Amino acid sequence: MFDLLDSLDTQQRGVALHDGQRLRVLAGAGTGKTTALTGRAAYLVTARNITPDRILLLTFTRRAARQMVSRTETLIGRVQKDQAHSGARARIVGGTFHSVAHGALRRYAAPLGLAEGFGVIDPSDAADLIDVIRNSFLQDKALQRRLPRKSTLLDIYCRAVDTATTVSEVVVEVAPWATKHAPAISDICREYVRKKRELGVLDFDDLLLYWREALSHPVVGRQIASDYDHVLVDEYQDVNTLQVDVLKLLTNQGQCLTVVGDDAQAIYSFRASSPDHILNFNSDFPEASTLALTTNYRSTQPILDVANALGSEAEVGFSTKLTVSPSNCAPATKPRLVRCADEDGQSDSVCERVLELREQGIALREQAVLVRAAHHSDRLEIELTRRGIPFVKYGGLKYLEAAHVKDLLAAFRLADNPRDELSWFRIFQLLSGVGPAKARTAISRLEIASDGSLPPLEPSNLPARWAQATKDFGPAAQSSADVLLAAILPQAGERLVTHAERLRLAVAPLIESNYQDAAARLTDLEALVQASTSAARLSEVAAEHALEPPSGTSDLAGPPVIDEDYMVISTVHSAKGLEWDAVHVIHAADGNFPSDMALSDAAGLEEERRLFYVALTRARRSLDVYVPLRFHVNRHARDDRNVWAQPSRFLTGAVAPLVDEVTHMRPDDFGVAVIKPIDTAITVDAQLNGLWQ
DNA sequence: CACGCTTATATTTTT
DNA sequence: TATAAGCGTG
Repeated sequence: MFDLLDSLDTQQRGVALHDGQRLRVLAGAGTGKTTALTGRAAYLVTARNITPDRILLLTFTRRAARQMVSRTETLIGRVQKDQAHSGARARIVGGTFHSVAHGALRRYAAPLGLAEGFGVIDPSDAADLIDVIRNSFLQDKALQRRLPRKSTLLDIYCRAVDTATTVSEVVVEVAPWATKHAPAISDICREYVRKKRELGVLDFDDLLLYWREALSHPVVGRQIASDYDHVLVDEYQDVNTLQVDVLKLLTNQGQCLTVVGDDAQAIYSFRASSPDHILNFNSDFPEASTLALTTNYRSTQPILDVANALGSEAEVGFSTKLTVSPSNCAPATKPRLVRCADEDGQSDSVCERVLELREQGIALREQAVLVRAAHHSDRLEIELTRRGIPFVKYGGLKYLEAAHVKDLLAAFRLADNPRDELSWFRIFQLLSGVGPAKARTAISRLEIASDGSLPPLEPSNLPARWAQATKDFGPAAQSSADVLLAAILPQAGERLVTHAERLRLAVAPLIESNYQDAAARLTDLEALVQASTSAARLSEVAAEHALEPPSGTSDLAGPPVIDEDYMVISTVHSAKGLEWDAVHVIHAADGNFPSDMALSDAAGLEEERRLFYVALTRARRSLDVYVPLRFHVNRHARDDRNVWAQPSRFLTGAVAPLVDEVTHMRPDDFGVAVIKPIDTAITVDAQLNGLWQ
């Protein structure tokens, strides 16, 4: 007979059984945070008779959400099987803040004054929209040189919104060289917001802003919040003020709130997150209880020693030291600090070590290379490919990968919302002989921003404006435009999948004529049509897809087949919450890790430290930190310029006795190899740092 | 005006 | 590498 509580340790059981309205759990790395949280959810359902769908589980990534929901349901299933429980099983509601916000906004669109078919734009769409505005500004004033590029502009906008800071302040921080353009940038932001409203689309930030607004609504807010009795939040150290507001509103009628997190792993300040929210939980949620999880089940003692040593040098936080689980019987070897001559030496060294560990029985699947920035693994990837070591890479921003997917999704959005000018702009340019200029005139003739002489654009009056809008297109483009129009217009009584399929058929020929590798792309489109079987609207399919972050890419070694053994390369950010038997942290050199981008203030350095801590604590039994003594200045090195590297400032004297130092040198590297960096350099750096304000 | 070509240039982290 | 901007051709 399965006893849920028996599967938890004393501390975790305390979390599961806790009987107060507000609970904060401070859970160190590897202490079974997920176990405790899913244990609590399962306990609430099976012992307290809470209906599963009245429990809301909030996370920051889809992966975490899926994992939590499925683990909870497995637990519930095991308990209920023993209790001979019968009947249909309700589901736990779980998702990222953004996807749950999206769901709520769809459900309550009408009372919130949102168009039913509102679109959701992902950051690349948002950047495109900003680019349109940016271009119009470039025309207006010839003096606009060095206006930030679209992605920087979007960055500035998001930062201002997330931190509730004025644009001019953000510009000084993010793009100091463009300070003189701050007023223009403010105008661009204002125009961006106006444009989004006009087009009937929301960006990622809007989802949260609107959700908060919806929850503040005296009637609607109450109703949304009353859907849940318990709200459980994972990775609470990553919330920002906006998300705290949302949680307050979700639980201000007596609903229970449980948050779990570790201030030592707060690594998202660039998204306006702050560990202060978990540290000062009681000021947001008075009379909260606090429990701590301190037994680490993941790593061996020597690995925890290094992590603790790193933490003990932090200016703030890291209040709890991790203690190793007495049940951990993995062989405890010291982590290695591997000095390599340069980046290629580092790649060699990693490859050899990976294979060596595999010989010792640690499969590739159980090994990961962690990097501070996605491009840090570029050279390693080449070497892995050369040696035929398969891998997948997670993290790094790769949106453009699936242009064809975005094309069909644009058509999906238009079917629900013909005011979505951004989608028209995309779709029109697929037609032969239609570029930005013709697309723009066609859009202007659709009279989306109706001046009052025409009714607002909607599917019913689209055909009437079509011929006029597309009259500048060539004959071929005109006829494919007509095909598109027919596909976009809904047919009475038709199933959603049928409509999706009609759109796919209309878009497919355009994909074929616009991309070389059309065959592979076309199968992706079929998958999208399938995705619409379970949806309520096409714009919802598009939105869900936008919210699904681009996961891994593995183009170099070829896509690993299921069950095949492959290694993982991941950014530290994307690795959070994961663990491997063997972890390789590369580029542990000052400037790379910690990143020199983050060193302008003390808070930045502290966050880099936490990031390093996250990296180290992913390892179960083998940890290797690599320090190349030289690395290239330019990422896409045309030249061979490289600089001498200081080992990461986190590898201090306190760490040294806790690691085995290894020097990995090829014969021709001798001479440069054995120069051991001296501490004065660190002091000098610190002195100089005062200058970079 | 579209489109293909060349050149300069700037690169963290992600929902 | 990938983006932006500029140029020449059709």
